[in-house]
Amino acid sequence: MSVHPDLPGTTSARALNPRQAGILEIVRSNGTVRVEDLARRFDVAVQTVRRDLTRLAEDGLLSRYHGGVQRTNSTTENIAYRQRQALHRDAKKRIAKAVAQAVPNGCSLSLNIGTTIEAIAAELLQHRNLRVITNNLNVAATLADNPHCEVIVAGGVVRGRDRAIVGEAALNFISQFKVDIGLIGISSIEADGSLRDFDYREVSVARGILQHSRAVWLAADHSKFHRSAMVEVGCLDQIDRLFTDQPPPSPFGTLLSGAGVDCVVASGETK
Amino acid sequence: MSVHPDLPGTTSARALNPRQAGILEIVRSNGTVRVEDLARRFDVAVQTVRRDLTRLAEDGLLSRYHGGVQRTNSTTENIAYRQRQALHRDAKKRIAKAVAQAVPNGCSLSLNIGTTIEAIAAELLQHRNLRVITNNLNVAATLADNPHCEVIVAGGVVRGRDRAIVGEAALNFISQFKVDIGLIGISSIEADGSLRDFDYREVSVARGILQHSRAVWLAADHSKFHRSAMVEVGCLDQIDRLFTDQPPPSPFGTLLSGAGVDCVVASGETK
DNA sequence: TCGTTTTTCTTCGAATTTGATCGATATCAA
DNA sequence: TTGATATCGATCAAATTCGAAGAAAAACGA
Repeated sequence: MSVHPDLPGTTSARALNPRQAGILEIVRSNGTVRVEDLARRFDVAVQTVRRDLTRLAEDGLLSRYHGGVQRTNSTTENIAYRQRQALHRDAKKRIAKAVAQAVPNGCSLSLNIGTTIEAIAAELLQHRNLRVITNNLNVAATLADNPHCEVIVAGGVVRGRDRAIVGEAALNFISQFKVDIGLIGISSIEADGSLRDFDYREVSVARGILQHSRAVWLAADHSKFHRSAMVEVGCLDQIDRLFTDQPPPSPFGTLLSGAGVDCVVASGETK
Repeated sequence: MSVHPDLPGTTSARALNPRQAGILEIVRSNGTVRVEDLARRFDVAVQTVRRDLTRLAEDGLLSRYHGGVQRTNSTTENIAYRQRQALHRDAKKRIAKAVAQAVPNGCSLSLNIGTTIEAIAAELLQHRNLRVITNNLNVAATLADNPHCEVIVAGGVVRGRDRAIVGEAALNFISQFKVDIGLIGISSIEADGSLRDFDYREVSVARGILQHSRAVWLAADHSKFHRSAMVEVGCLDQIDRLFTDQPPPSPFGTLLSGAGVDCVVASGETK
């Protein structure tokens, strides 16, 4: 089913040649090396080293930067996630403020994963008497700072990349509750009205939220329209409100009204 | 199939080069740095440093002010920050190092709450093939950064004060597993050999760990001896090893040996 | 030995990084 | 408020690095 990237030393379909193994060794011990140094060290052309590096980087065994390569550490993965946090930050903040304004005090919520959802959690810190269920450790940590908010976190395996809890245990946990508002983020909204995500394990959690919420709100910035992802979460019919930052491009305007979705556009400057 | 610019995996964002990583390092440890200092330190033009800072700030990794940059306090950073406070105490760090040294690669662990336990989690970042079950969001967030570690977090209500998950749901969740080593922190060890804590909800989780571990290790600095707390967790008989920072005061020495507890004292200098 | 496949080297245009200059903006003291 | 000083971002040219394509070399099997 899933193919694990092989551990160094174990043989696999595509084995590393001695030079590539040596490069890995050097990078692991040194932390960073320049391409030119590697070429001198192994007495080959820079281009040859480059080819090795391209392959090693594709396999995720090291990461490159202009001029050299670097050990892949967990922080690079983490940083990649933070970079995504920074992407369309203003848009996300505007959306988050709009959502927070629409959430009344004293209600129960489900929040799933995604950077937009995390931004929403930060905007809910001033609300009172909320009850929040989430499978996102960042959301839980943020809202734990709100003393007027009961935070319930789903149990299960933690995905290191974004600190989400995915898998069957999380789904079972969430299914125990029925909340007033289910707030979900999504990776893609396609022109046929389908909502999609990349990780099927997370999708099952999102589906659970769809089923166990009296109302479902979708938070998605403009970049999500017309993107494509693999796994289907549901379709626009199941959504009650959509919060976004720009008027949806064609054909989503008619699609949304046809599905009875109340579309909230949080545009303009929030300063 | 069209490739979109910001799909995960096709991000044009490259890894940080060593200088940028170094800048981050300095900012993280110092708190604030001036642009000019950075330029001198890395022996490049101020403009070059500025470019790096622009990018790092765009990625949300630090924030700028006129003349320099400073650490950001994002939500994820918040978790790490609180942990740093815990790490700061020498005794806990010594204990944590001793525990980490005793934990073999490839085993399964249960960790409960407490700042000492959080310090231990930080020391386990270099271990490989661990499987960790915890009811502490800080522990989960820390160990999620270790790609060779599967983190399983218990579900339930989050206690805002220390981001622990307490209550029946957490207990039920933990009871599903049987681990090699149960690592628990404790509030008090009394002269009659009883282990006690303050919050009965947390106590039930600790009891669950006691029951579902093949070996139980207790981590407690010297301040825990002779303190008193209300709720009984268990007694020294159930403990296999005790990690502490000073030789236990009387009468605990005889009490421990009588209960068959292997006592590890991590005193003096760690280096 | 020959033909095929894989690996390596060379060349060249494109992309990235770097340092310098310059006008705009922010900070601070008077 | 004004003016002196420092910092900032934008822009440009030089240097470096990158990837692609094709030729040369080496490894391989029959």
